Amino acid sequence: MTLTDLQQDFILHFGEMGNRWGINRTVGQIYALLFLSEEPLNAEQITAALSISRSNTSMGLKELQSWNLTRQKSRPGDRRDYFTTPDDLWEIVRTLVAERRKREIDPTLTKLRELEMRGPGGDEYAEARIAELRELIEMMTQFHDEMERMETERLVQLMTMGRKLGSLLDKAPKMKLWGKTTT
Amino acid sequence: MTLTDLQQDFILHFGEMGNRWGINRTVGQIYALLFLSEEPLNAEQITAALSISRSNTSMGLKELQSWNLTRQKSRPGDRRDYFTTPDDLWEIVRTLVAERRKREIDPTLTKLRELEMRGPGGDEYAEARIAELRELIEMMTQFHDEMERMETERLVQLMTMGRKLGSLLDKAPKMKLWGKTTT
DNA sequence: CATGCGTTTCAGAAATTTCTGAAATGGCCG
DNA sequence: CGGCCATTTCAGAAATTTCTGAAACGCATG
Repeated sequence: MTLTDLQQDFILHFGEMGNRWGINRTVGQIYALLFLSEEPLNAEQITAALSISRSNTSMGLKELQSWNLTRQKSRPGDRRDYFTTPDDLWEIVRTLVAERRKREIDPTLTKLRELEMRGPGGDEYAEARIAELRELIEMMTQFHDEMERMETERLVQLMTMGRKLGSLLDKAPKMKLWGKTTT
Repeated sequence: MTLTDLQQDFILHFGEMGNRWGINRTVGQIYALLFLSEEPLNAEQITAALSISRSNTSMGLKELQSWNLTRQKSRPGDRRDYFTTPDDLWEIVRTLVAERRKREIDPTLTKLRELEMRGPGGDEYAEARIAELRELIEMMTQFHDEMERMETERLVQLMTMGRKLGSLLDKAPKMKLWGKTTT
């Protein structure tokens, strides 16, 4: 398994960025490798390509799977597992956003609700601030739920609309788009 | 400086979440403390409230400032600095998103462009994949630019619209909202 | 039910990040 | 200038995360 310069650079970059993205270097590299590879790869190939230990590959793949970022294929007459990333980049983005939400937002939302359940305890400012934060997060997660339901094509539309968004909102009320939203 | 139970819990939670958010525990705690505090606090108060070292506080505050997440006030006749978080939660969200983009997305976009500049090198699949990824990221950052330009009120509108988003897009074309977007 | 092949687990080593105390810095005031 | 107060810097200590090699596991096959 030899990598082209292009692959090398891309993979190293993703390794470094891994840190900032809350995954570790190896996981980032494995992902990058799979992303650029037309053919699915097995663990041995990944190990060789990245010069890491076999066990590290195993852990990395496990991590990626827990993020739902890889697909697993098996080949007839070969009992090794082969891994790829989804072809549709939007699917990847959706997965990423969903997982980050699950890890970074949802636990906080739960915690905030829990804190609110305790009822008034004298610290009115803090209590108000917490309630406000909880409401904001709820609003955003609801929005996210909606976005998640949209298909790729729709999302691209929305994105492409770009600077028309503002004026769109102007017209929205006239179009009777304002339904009640559960809060 | 004594913390209520509520504050304690909230602060500890943010400390733990800090990891997942790419900031360290202390920074998360400092932020949480400031967030819940009606009055601005100085470094000494933070140090005491969180039982950490003075220098750790200093580093944490510096980090928060590099994220644009705190405001600094000075008091007449007192040369210590006092810190708060913005009142407007949307401002906080905007800052957070903008900073994360700066740290997590922009460097990758630059790298991808750089890789593309090298021109064809034989690995067509990888090159296509990279181009595709670059386009996707560009589209998303452009969308983000638009969102960033919107005021709080508009954003809340957009969010609140929730499940009407899909049908909104149905009508959009009829409204001649489709301008050219540079790609 | 033993063998072979591939994967996972796990304890400790290595690397990295975070935190601290001590010293350095900066600037205001008498 | 020299003392004072507040903050920052920084080298090393402490804590945490990541990585490895060895052993354990799982399972299809002869």
